[in-house]
Amino acid sequence: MSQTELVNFRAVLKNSNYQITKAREQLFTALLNPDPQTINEILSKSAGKIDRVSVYRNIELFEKLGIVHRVYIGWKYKIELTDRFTHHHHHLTCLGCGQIIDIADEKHINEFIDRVTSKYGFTPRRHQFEIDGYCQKCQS
Amino acid sequence: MSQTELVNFRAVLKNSNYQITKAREQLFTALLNPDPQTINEILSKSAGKIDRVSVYRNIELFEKLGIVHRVYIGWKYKIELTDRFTHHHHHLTCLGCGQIIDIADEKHINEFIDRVTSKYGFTPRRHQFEIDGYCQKCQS
DNA sequence: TACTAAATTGCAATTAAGTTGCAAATTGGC
DNA sequence: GCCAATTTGCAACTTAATTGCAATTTAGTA
Repeated sequence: MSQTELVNFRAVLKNSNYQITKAREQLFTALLNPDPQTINEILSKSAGKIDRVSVYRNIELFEKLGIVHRVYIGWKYKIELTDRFTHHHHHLTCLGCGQIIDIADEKHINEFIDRVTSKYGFTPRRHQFEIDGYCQKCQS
Repeated sequence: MSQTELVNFRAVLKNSNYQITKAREQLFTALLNPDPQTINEILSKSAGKIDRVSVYRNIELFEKLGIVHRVYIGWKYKIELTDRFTHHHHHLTCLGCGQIIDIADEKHINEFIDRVTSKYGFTPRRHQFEIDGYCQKCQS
């Protein structure tokens, strides 16, 4: 991985007066690749390295600092880095084989968001768009 | 409430050879109004009427039969009746006051879904679109 | 580099959420 | 109303998440 994200990550902690610790860097590294992960995936990935409790506590902190957010992909909660660290995708999830396809169509999504939020004087921060159904192979 | 939904509900059970029971009708009634609910909301609503275990078991059954589905509104899991019984909405959730605004813009959403799914030969079954941010009152 | 206060971690214990097995009760066809 | 099959609710259990607190780590200062 490029070190850029880690440097950026340290800066975010520092700017908000939080310490740069082994546990936090470990967790951030686990989140960096490859895809959004469930808490359990993160826990087993960091087994023996960070305590379960620190994982929970730091995910909460990272959320507060805008480093990660919770998303709902493949009809499960997952933790994903925010746009600052990764590119935010939308997904097609196959109900047959579980395959998750990333879709990128920001232009239309952004138009949509602008239209509905301005109607209500709402300032958007985050969004997510998920579709599920059956992929080409799993037609049923 | 109109009795139509309840009649419809009974038909779905019957058609799939499941029994029409007090617990199931109770649960369905709890789900009918007014909005999607978390499992906990459902449990406290039906306290003393249906056992926790039956709630879990029947929600699973209802999902299988296409009576309800899980949605992710206000950044929590909730149980919602499917379009057959209610109108499926999309939401703006305010990070300040927690207010949830329903948005209806199916035309554009459906165009979007058609475009991205046909590109991948995907047959859509369900979708959900959530935006959060700050409402007019909670600008920050 | 060593020292110190404050922040953070990890352990143990606890609470909350969800699941399983099984006997008792309910349902629906006759 | 009777009976087989389904469903319910209790108790026990497993898994997920949270809390309190002593021990450790961090970061600033000398």
